[in-house]
Amino acid sequence: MTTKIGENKVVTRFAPSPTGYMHMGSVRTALFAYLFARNHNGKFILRIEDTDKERSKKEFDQAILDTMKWLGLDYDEIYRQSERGTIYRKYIEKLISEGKAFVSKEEVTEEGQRSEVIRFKNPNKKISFKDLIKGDVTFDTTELGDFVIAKSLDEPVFHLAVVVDDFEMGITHVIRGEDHVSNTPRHILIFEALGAPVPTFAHLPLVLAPDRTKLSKRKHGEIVSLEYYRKLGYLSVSIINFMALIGWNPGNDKEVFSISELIKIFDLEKVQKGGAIFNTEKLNWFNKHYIQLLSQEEKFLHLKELGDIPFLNEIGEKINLLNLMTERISNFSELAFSLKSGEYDFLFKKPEYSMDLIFWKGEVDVLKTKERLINVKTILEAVDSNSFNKEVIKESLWPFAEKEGRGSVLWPVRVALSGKEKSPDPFTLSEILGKDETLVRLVYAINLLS
RNA sequence: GGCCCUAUCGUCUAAUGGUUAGGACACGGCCUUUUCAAGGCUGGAAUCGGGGUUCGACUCCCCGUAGGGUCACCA
Repeated sequence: MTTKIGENKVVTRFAPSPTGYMHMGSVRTALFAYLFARNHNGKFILRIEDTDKERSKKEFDQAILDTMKWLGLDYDEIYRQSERGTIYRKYIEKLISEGKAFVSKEEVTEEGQRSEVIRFKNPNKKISFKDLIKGDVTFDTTELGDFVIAKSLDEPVFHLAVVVDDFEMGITHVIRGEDHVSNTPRHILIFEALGAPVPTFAHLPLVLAPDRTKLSKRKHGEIVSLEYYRKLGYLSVSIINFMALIGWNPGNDKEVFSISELIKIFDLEKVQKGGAIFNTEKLNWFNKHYIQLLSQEEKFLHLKELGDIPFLNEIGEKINLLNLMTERISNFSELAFSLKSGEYDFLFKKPEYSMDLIFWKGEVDVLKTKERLINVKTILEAVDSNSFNKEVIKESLWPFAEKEGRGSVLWPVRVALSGKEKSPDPFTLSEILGKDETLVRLVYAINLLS
């Protein structure tokens, strides 16, 4: 499926409707349409389908734009169906004048229902198409009846607007969710009535919730929207990499991909036929991986974005704290949470702890422990403040720790510095705290034992 | 219910007639380690069922079964 010289340029589109925040399913659809277009050196169009005036909202329109930008899915053209009324009207009139559509008088049974709509004159035939993912699909369109294509000359319905736009915009490949397969015969009928070339279809398997049903806001809540993960401090690169692997694979064991690598190797033929569950565990793994690749400055920016973080200024001044703090997080909100719950308070202020914690494995020997801490203090005092880093600190403390028993020496030191049962190692802590503060905390612990 | 689609470890998936059915996430164990992690090694874990076709089926065909999608004057 490579683009040959002289072959028409590939044109794809992503066509969301601005009726809510962007859905993970839409993200995946957008990504695949984008990757396909870029892989073929083609054009990628963003088309906002806002013909439903009741449900379309400007804020969601903006949210779509923001999301596309955040994800890095750049488009070549953008259209809004609400601005294309005259175009649709032209085609509706054409269909009516050719007898392919007609104004239909309706019996009004519900509120808001029109007494007059425009229906497509269904030729009632079998429609077959070759779907790039599903293969050959055949439908009998008889059961569709003369379906509605517009509420009035100026109010086209989805089916008409989509087909007119795909035609006018020269879309060569319609890449969309599987929930649209059953709409496809309708669309093909309209393409034919218009005398327009029928594009190639590729219906993507659905992105499923853990209960194996289509992701839906009503049923599954906020976990369906990209916004949720973005606010949690996930990186766009993680989302892209993770979503690319839902329903698609490169055909080998490689799993970590940048977007430009994806563009190079993306192929619709490797798209899965069945739906796939959106599993956050793997997203966490990807995000952890990508966080490790960030510089401390970048990490700081991500943390800052979450807003209202304790000690943000202090962290900004001692940016090297970030590598330590991001060692085990899957997303930045986990770090924000740790910070808020005081897990890292000891880095910024004197720790408070009960004396019992300082004894190694129940080795409750006040005199011994005190003596060891005094020794440690003496050793550290001798270390030059200019080379007070963890390597040097470890080197100078190690012989004593070996002699006395590592745990017996290092555990009390670590507690004296952190006041915590769990924390980074004492060498790292000393370096971060600096020589002066390290000594102050050791003295505090020594006095506690007096 | 009609129509359409799908079916490999718990999850994402590889293997397009011949593999001890591979990888990743998650999980277990071991090692390392002053703690918690990380890291290294390692283990368990799958072809929905039944018929065919074939020397040989995860792979092709049929029938079941299960799951999903869709049946708007929403997109």
